[in-house]
Amino acid sequence: MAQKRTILSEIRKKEREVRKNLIIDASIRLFAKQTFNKVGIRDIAAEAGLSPTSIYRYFSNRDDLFVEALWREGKNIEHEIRRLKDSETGVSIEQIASAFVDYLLEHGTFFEMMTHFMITGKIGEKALAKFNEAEKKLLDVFDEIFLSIGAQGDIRLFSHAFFASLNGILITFQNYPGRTPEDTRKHALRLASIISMIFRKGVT
Amino acid sequence: MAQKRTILSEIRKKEREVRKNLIIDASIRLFAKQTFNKVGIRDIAAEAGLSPTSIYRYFSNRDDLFVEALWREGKNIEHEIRRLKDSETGVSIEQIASAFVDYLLEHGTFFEMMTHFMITGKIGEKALAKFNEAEKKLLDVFDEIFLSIGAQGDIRLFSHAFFASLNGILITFQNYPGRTPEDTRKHALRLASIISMIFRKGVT
DNA sequence: TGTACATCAGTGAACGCGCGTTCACTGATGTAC
DNA sequence: TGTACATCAGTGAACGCGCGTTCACTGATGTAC
Repeated sequence: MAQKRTILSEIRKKEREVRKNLIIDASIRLFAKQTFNKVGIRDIAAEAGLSPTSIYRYFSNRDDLFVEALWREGKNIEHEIRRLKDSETGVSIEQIASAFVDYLLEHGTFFEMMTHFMITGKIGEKALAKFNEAEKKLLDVFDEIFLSIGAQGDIRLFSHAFFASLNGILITFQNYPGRTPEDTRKHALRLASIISMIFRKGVT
Repeated sequence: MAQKRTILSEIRKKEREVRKNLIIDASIRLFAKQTFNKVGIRDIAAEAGLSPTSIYRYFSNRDDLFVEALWREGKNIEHEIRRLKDSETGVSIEQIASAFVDYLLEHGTFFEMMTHFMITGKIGEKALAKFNEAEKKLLDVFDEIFLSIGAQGDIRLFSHAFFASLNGILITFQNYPGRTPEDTRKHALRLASIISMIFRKGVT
């Protein structure tokens, strides 16, 4: 009896998790289209095929949902960079930088949310911890790259600096006046490549 | 007659400009205390000793006021960096970077607004043009620094990269978990110094 | 010196609207005996 | 096989509140003649 009950509640829990993920999927789909502050509970509900009220069965409030979406995306980019790094030997710092910048350009709202939560600091303890875990893993990849090119000094600090620099490209030049998105992309990638070159020469 | 009228209307215009500036002063005073999205028209009006309605005699809307405040601050930092650069011969890239990062740390809301307008792109044509003028002047200072250390290559691109990197420090590490503001400041300045060093070595 | 008129800073009250969130309820499915 | 009860997803309607902005008005100061 107790056995059966456990299994059933297990299944329920999983179903619940699936539904929760569908909601996150829906919001991420919307984030790809609009700036995240414009995405409201009603929009997400419509996209997920639910009523706004139902959202609150799965998330205690709006920020909670946003943070979970952010976390999913953060994990995602970390995985992509890790996969790229491990895909072949001798992946260059330029390749990593380009892939990273490219991802952030493609997922503009993700970057926007990230900076929003980073700057306002409005993010729960638990969420922040998870998010930082992903960040650390990303920094680990950078560490490996710097090690492989024979960097001299505090490797982790180099990774911090490199990470910051790449993020900086986006905030600084994502909305440069009079540039088409294609121009912006080109410029961002050019800067990513230049920064990579400078770091490659500068850390040894 | 016509002469007198012109002079009087001149005076009126100037008085008006003064009052406008008092409102901007008031809002900047508030920005130093709270995140800019929390600063409402009513708050600014109270701080300036006016009724909310009066604000609309001087600014056509909220964004207009914010952009003017942003512009004033942007001009300010450019002036400070320029002054530092010209104060003595042989100012190092590290000194410039530290001063810049320090300013942004001290004026957190300014940086927040800057990133907000940069990322969302919600800024009028005219305001953007003015803002970019200040940015260009700042990049000019960076150009001079890179020239003075004998950089080889596209100097302007180095300045762009350097500017982006310094901005990146702020978004990335301004709200690192479990750090006191003093820790944050130290880390930001350390990264500014490391990035300066890397650029100094990397651009030649 | 007085009167009619223009200009403009300033204001209290109210509008309007978006939007996160809660209330009170329904209906389906499973459980106990 | 049937009945009473628990659990839980889902919902429409409404609340509440912040906040930018407008309306309709007052009062002071200057101008024309």
